[in-house]
Amino acid sequence: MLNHLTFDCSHTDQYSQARAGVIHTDHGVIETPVFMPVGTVGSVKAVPVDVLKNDVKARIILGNTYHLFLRPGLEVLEKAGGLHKFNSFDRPMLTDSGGFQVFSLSGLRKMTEEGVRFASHIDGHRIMFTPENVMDTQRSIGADIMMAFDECLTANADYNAAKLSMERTHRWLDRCVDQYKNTQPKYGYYQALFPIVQGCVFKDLRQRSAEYIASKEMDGNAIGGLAVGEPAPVMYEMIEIVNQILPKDKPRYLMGVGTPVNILEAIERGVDMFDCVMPTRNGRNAMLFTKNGIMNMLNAKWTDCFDPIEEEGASAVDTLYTKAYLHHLFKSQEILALQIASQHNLAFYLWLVDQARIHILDNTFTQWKSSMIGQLSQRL
RNA sequence: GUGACUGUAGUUCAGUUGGUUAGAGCGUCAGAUUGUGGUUCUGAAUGUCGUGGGUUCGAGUCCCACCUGUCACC
Repeated sequence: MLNHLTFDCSHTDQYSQARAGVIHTDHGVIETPVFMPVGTVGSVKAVPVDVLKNDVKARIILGNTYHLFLRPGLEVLEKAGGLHKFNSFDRPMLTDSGGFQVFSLSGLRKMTEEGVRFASHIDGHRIMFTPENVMDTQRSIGADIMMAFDECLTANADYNAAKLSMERTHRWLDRCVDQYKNTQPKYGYYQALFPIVQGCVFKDLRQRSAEYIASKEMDGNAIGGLAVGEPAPVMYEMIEIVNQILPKDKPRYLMGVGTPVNILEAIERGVDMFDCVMPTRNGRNAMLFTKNGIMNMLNAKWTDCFDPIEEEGASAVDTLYTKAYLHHLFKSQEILALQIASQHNLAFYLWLVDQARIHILDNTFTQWKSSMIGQLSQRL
């Protein structure tokens, strides 16, 4: 068992802040930059674990504390021996703390200094989340990387609200760290804790938050509260400000981002880890990401296009099926459509970050990135 | 053959005592989606109101004929 999660930043790009590295966990290594598929309730929607490992080549996936706490619940997860045993994904796993649900389920919760009281979105029963019990819950789920319990605001919050919220996130972080240090891993492998930078779109708040988060000297650091409505250039600016402060020798995780272009821009600014529902959720809504641009498989123009989904794509489904067939499956609302689209999109995202890694190691990242960005946003 | 009922968007149907530019759901065609509900949201296109006459300032609506479909009865 490791006594720390470690990060070897093996190479930094000559012309930008982009880095290629390796994160070591007790469930294996994670080469970075990395994209982490989101598996909220312990399942990456519509993608079986063997496909996730062998075709998508997922190196680490996410689970969600709030959702897993409600279902199946901690008793089942502990009896199973943790989420890895429960869902048979034996590679590293990260859990989001439920902080984002404070934001996304804003109609169903009430916040106090103590924590957040939720009404379960399943049956309405009341549950209290505190920094302390969120740490305990993530221990029980068995995450290799646990996230601090934070508060995420929308981009249109005013300065004062953002400041108060950030300060509360910092106080909650202190409580998270205390609880973390006073508890032990549940299943015989090391569990890291990543704190989260907040501060909305205000430079000085972002700086203060990054300094505070860095001072906790945890194994890795996260940037939260972005891609919540602000323009992309503002997000990039916040990333630059924060990454000047967050330590270079630890992984940096940009939470909830994003589009393929967002990810390349953030890699260039020194981010190592990403997660986003976009490849899976938009995939289920017929949107496919490819290296040549975006496709809406519901568009009538695919009706009789018998070309492969993507020439030289990253997934086996890309040449196994045609665009016309996938279009038909979406029109017919067949479950297979969701599986194919999710598998394709995730394989593409993992291919993209892998290419980024290769080009960083080659010192050709910046030129490769600018040529990719032109293609990625095209609409096919 | 006789009688009753019926006919409005691709479809299922609203449409007030006759009153501005005939509407809705679904479907179709597009767009959005960033620490996940297969959700949700936004926009657009589409009508010989079965056909032809009549009454009226004005008809999807009232009257007549014909056509169509369904049902019932000889």
